[in-house]
Amino acid sequence: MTVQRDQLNAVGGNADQRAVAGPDQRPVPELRAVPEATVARLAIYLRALTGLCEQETATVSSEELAIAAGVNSAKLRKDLSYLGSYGVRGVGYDVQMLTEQIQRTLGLHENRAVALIGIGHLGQALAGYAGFASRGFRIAAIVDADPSIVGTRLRGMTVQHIATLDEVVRSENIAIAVMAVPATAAQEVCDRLVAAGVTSILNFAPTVLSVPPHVDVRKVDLAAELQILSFHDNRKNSSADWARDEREVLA
Amino acid sequence: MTVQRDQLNAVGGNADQRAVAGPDQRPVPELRAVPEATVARLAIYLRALTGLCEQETATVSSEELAIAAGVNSAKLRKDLSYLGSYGVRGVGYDVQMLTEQIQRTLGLHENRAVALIGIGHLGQALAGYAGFASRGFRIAAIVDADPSIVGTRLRGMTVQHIATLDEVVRSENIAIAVMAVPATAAQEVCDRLVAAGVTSILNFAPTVLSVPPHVDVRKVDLAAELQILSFHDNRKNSSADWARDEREVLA
DNA sequence: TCGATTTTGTGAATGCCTTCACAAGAGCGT
DNA sequence: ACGCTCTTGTGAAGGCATTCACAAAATCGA
Repeated sequence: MTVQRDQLNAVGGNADQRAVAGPDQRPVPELRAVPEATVARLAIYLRALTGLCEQETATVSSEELAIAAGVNSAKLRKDLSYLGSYGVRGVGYDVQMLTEQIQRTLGLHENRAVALIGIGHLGQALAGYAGFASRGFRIAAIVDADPSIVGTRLRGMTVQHIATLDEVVRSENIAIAVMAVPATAAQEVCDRLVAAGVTSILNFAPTVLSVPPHVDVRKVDLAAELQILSFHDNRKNSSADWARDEREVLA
Repeated sequence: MTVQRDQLNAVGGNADQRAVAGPDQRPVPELRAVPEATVARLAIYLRALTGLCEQETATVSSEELAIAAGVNSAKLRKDLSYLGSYGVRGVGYDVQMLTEQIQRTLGLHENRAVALIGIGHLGQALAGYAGFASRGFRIAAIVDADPSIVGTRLRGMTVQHIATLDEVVRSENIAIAVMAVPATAAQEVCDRLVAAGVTSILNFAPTVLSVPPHVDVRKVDLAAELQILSFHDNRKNSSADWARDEREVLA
């Protein structure tokens, strides 16, 4: 009954496995304990790189790529330095090579199979989202609990019943699941997923999920996003009001 | 042509407006420069509180609420301390009062009108998402650029053409927009929104948006979320492989 | 009234992330 | 070969966030 990790601070133990020349000779140690904040940005860099790749740019400087990704160039360089030295001083980064390196780091070398659980409005929209396929993910199973939906076809796939989850997960070798189910059903569905062997969950239900420590959960809370925007908007307006009040008082 | 803010680090000037008894007597200074990380969690606490409210709990301790929200109790107490002292030592927090206080801080005292731009699969799903209404937001306008969709009705609202954006935004007093448009159209739509007076944008298109400094952008990148999960999953498996290799070498 | 118990609010310590600033490296023209 | 220019990679510094740990407050029972 462990609690959902706050932000995937993961990075298991503080094992400090650097590229020191230890007693054995690893082929490619390749990861210098990439920080969580960096991982989140690698995905953005990858998006920017594919954009550059399409317009056939061979190399890109940290400054250019940083602008395309909307970050500071120093930050970008430090981020990339965690993957190793893939840039050339005075020239920049090779777009092709950097793309592949990031993909390898993110574990996208092979197309990853994901399961989509819950075919309400949101689930249907996610099933049709082209961005998943184009960025390394294949929806390998669509699952729901409603008997009137199970068996129907959606995007060329047959909707499976959640009771068959174990079988589906194992046969398609699925490690990642996307949950778009009602909040009331979320924990139960989550438990089933974990029992079936899923180790990573993207949760759209507005609930905190309890999972064992080896399972990662990321949540997308749409209303929370709006509330955060609302806070800033409110602050902007209060300041404006203050300024107006000041003027009126002074007048 | 300024660049999208990285994470809404906002908090405008470092004006340091504490509750010191200055020359004038503000009615309720009430905000001690709430940190960004705290704002993001306030939304979660609010969700947990409404859950408690429904089961008619009058007061709640930081420990209980922390568990319900999936965070550390010390963190929760520090977060709440930014709003002022709304707890009672030895007792806990009054659920009703705390709920109202957080809502006020987030600017949810009045129902906020939002515009939804783009009625593809995702846009339609968002239009039907009950979570918006139940958590302080009213979809006051639905907008698209496709003439064959404009004029049709969706969820009791008529889809407006994007050319009428200015009028719609002004008449409904909209400050927040949700963009669910194709990446190729995102920057143009964004510019129109800003021109119409929108100051906060929730962007579902996988693009970096350029906005003037007074506009806040938050993005939801679904594929990026999966890629982050993929990274951790990949790391888990590599470690497992390492362990296996170790055993084989030792055998 | 007083001590025992509970729980908040918060200084202080720690750790993570970002930013700065620059030495070291790579190409290029002469 | 050499100096000039460009750009990376990274120590060091600074800032922000989390966690710790405890004094201060509040209630309760005797």
